[in-house]
Parts: sequence; C-alpha cells; structure tokens
Amino acid sequence: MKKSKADAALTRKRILESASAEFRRNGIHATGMAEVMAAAGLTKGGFYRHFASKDQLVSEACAEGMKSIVQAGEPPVTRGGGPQADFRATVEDYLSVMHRDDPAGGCVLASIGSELARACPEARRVASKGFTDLVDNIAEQLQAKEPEEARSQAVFALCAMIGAITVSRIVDDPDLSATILQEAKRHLVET
Amino acid sequence: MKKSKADAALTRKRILESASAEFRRNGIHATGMAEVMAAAGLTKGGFYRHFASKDQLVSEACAEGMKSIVQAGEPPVTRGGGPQADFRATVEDYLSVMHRDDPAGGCVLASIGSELARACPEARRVASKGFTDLVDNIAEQLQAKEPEEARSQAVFALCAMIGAITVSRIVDDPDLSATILQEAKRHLVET
DNA sequence: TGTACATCAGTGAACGCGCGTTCACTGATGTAC
DNA sequence: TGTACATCAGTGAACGCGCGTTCACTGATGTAC
Repeated sequence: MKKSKADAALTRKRILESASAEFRRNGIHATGMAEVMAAAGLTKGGFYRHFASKDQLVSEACAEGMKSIVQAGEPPVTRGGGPQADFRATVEDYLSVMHRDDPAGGCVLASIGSELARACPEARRVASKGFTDLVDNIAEQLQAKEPEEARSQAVFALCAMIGAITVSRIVDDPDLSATILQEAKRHLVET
Repeated sequence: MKKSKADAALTRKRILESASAEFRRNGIHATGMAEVMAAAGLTKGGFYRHFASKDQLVSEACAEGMKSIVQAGEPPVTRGGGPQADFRATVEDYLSVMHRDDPAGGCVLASIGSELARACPEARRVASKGFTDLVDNIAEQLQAKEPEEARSQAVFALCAMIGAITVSRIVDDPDLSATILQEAKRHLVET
C-alpha cells in the first residue's frame, strides 16, 4: 500500500485542503478527524503518518486557508483602475453575499474567529500572521494616504469586515443580513 | 431532596448564569454539561429537570448573556454629557482591554460569534434579537443624525466593534492587539 | 539490469475517555382531607 | 391544625456514541548489492 513520495506529498496536501474547508464549514471542535480524512478520500488511521496531532492539523489548515485569501489580494492580482479601485474591489468581494454563503472557501478569521481566540498557540500565531498579511495587502491599496495612516485604516477596515461577515452569518433575518453587508460596504468605501 | 419552588427557580437561574459564562469563556462545543452544572454547584443529573436539551440551554444562556449587556447600555444608564458622550462611552467600554480580557462577562456576539452562526435556530433568533437591541441602543446615542442614518451607522459601528474585539483576542502579539482596539476606537468616535 | 530486503503510506480494529442523555432512587415540599 | 400521600429537585450510576489516538498488519516503493 505504500505510495511514492510524490503521492504521499499530494495526499498530505489533500488532507490539508479538506481540513481547511471542513474547519471553516463546521467549526474546529465540531469537525472530527474521521470527517476530515473521509473528505480527503481516506480512512482515519492514516492521519498520523502525516501529522502529529489535531492541533498541528488545525494550525497548518489555518495557514493554508489564510494563504489562499492573502494571495487572492496580492498586487499581481490587482485589476485596472489603480489602488483605490482595488480597495473598493477588495471590500466588495469580502462583503459579498457569495463570501457570506461560502464559509468553507472564505476567510478563516470570520468563519472560525471566536474558536481561534482559544486555539493552540501555533494556530494563533498563524492566524496573527494571516491577519497582518491581509492588512499589508489592504494598506497597499490605500497608498494614496500616508503609509502609517494607510496601515491604521487597513487594520480598522479588516476588523470591520470580519465583524460584518460574522454577524451577517449569525443573524436569521435575510434582510438584516443583507443590510449589514451593504452598510459595511458603504461606510468603508466612503471613508 | 426536593426544594421549594422559589429555590428551584433560583437554581435554574444559577445554571443559566453559569452556562452563559462558561459558553463565553470556553466556547459552546468545548463546554460540557457536567462543567456547567459543576460551575453552578450541582451534579449533572439534575440538569434535565430544568432544561430539555443542551440546545435549549445554549439559547437561553445566549439570551441571558445578551440581556445583561443590552441593559447596561440602555437610556436610564446614560451618563451626563448627552447622547454623543454616551456613544463615545459605549465605544470605549466595548473596545476596552477589560472587555477583551473578560470574554466570560462580555458580549456574546464577540465571544462565540463564529459558533453562533452554526447554532440551533432558536439560538440564532435570540442572537439576532440581541444584535438589533444593541443597535437600537447605539442608534439612540447617535440621535443627532437622521434616524435612518443613525441606525445604519449603529449597525456598522457594532459590527466593527465585534470584529475588533474578536480579532484582538485571536492575535498573539499584545502590541498588535492593543493597536486594534485603539484604531477601532479612533475611527468610530471620529466618525 | 536483476534480486532481496527495508521502508513506510494507508487500512481497519481497538484504546480509553468524555460527551449528552436517561433512569432509579432520595427525601423535603406542597396538597388533600 | 395534624396527618397521609403525591410531587418533583437533585443525586449518582449507567446508556450508547463518537472523539483523538494507537497499533498490528498490508503491500507497493525505494535501496543495496
């Protein structure tokens, strides 16, 4: 049953991607190892050939999840229209109904935020790194301002977006949920 | 061992308060019934004389937790200085280091936000009600503006505060955590 | 290049444990007469 | 007001279940000669 090194590396990546999606979809505590492994097309026994513990998986899956959304907002991916238009696009993507309705593919800080605050030190380290990376991306889109002001505004904008998506997912009134996203967009792009 | 009706009502209240604090401290999934009952000074067997299920406890504990912070911000409690000073005080209280470091006594939407998004319908209903109640409180403090504008600004301010506290608890760099709270305060009271 | 053997990715059963929930039991409370 | 009995809050043991983790085993891969 042994696979080649290349195959094993692919398997590890597959587990990581499944874990990243499942944690974001159902939460960290509510997601079991068996569930993650099944989502990767494997049985649970094989997990410990690739990771030392669930905590390690959480940390790496969190890093994986952050990486994908950080990369999506990096300079090479900017659209025409200059930084300011990029900022507007970032806000509109983040606060879109699509993002709200796809936690499994969205921002880790919004989908498992309150669980991350109690996660193992390594997961918190990774999440902090992800947060500052995102802030850097956004600050670059606000480069019209003084660098320091751009960064402080980016910190605020990202926190506000994380809060808005989180609340828009809690609320059970669809109209209120949509309003929350709309208001957050309006306040952030008018700033 | 039977207690009087008055005693039983007090016990029920005690369970609710313990649950509300424990859920906010450790998260919903990570908190067991035995833990809640022990925190209330009881053994777990007696739980089902007061509640039908953990889900019901979550919903009622959530309502209990929201009630206390909604009441803390209601008009009778306003300080001198008029609405605008009240808004500033609300923001400074919510974004205080004290609130950040006391999830068990703080806002439910921040401490278990991402878990609430996946909670049972009744808990989400209760959380939604809590959110709109808080928005109403804040909007009243912004009454200088048009009512509609006050409300929309209150929605945004509350989301931003929830996001800021959540992130300030995730981040493992104390300086960054403090900066997040400071920046959020600055942006919200300057608006 | 061909053969013999060590490696190790993945399987599936099993581990102890704590979960949410149920239940027989207790004894003080509240009620009926 | 006093007595007999039903109620039911709280206990502590037990339920089945799924958790994270371990382990003996398998067989294809990679290595040594």
